[in-house]
Amino acid sequence: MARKKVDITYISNPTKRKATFKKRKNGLLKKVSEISTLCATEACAIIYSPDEPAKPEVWPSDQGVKSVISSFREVSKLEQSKKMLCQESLLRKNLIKAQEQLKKLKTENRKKEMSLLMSQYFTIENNLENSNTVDLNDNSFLADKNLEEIRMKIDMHQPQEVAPTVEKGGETMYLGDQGLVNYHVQGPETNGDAMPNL
Amino acid sequence: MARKKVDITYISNPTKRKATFKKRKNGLLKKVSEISTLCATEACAIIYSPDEPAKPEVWPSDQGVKSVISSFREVSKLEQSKKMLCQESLLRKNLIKAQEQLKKLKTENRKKEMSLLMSQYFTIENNLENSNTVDLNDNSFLADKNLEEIRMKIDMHQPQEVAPTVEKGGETMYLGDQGLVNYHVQGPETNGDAMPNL
DNA sequence: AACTATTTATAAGA
DNA sequence: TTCTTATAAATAGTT
Repeated sequence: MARKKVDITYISNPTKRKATFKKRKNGLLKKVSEISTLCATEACAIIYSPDEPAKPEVWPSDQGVKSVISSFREVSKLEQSKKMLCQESLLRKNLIKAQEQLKKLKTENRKKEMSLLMSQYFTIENNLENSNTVDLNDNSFLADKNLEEIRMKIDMHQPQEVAPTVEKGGETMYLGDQGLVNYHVQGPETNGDAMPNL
Repeated sequence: MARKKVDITYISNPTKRKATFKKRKNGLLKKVSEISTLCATEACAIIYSPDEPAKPEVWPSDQGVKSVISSFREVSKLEQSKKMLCQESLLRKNLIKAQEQLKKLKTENRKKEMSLLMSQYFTIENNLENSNTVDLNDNSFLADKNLEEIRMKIDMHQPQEVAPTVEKGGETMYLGDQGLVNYHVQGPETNGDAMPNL
């Protein structure tokens, strides 16, 4: 802009371009500084030197730039926070899903264990000495008949030596295909609550 | 810078300040535009109007500014990524901790159930009709004597109707204080593996 | 907002 | 390179 009017197009001559960059960069940063002082307004400039892509020239300072940037980010925060909310609720949903799935799996597993143990018990009690074939369905009536009796017995002489931390109280749960029985052991939600929050 | 040399200090007169801001802001953005074109360099400017704090003037555009900003952030990315790594590894540690804790709790619970069920079994088998007091330690020899027999029986006539998904195969585990027995049910790690990744 | 007297920025040359 | 300087551009005060 002196000696000759230049039109604003890319300077292909590298020497010229470099010189112009240096001069104009300084002028620009000076202008930013001036408007900031004169009008007490936040302003910043970032200029990448073509020769040093890793170190952009900035005004007023790295920290100042960051401050202005963070203010600028506030403006476009709406979209961001929307996206973040989406992500967060997605994570929350996944977490709840996982916890439910886990609870289900634990209940499932417990059912299997119960069924097997009960079938063992009835198998032993009825057939251990006599037979090699057992129809476990035939034992289901025994469950209904005997389990309340068992529960009362267990309540009376709590086996401290074997299961010292098992708590008193009845717990209703499914026992495989044998139907609903009253079973005396801590419920699945004890474990569920014990899972730590992540 | 015309008609009179001005010194660069805050313009207290609001009218004057506003006028100066407008003029210099336009000049500044033009300069940014020019250096970008002339030198093919990334540059941006952000200026907050004192009157409209919510809408900073920018060059080349909101999107362009964001692009330059993101490039700028690359430079100070080291600290950030360090921090993020710290957070991530912390989360990972917490997750592993939680999973271990959960596994422990499940094993613990299984032990309690086993103990109780086994004590029920022995209580019933030995004392149901005769006595109100039981010393369960007296039954421990029965466990060692009978459980292998029980396991074999169960293996022979797998109770499909009652526990259809229980898999074959022995699983060694502790059974309360009664010692090591071979118990036929799927192991705790089946549940552990089934827990979804969060 | 438009004008214009000046200052400032800077392109080309030394 | 940096310095110089002629000239373009920006802009302070005015209208």
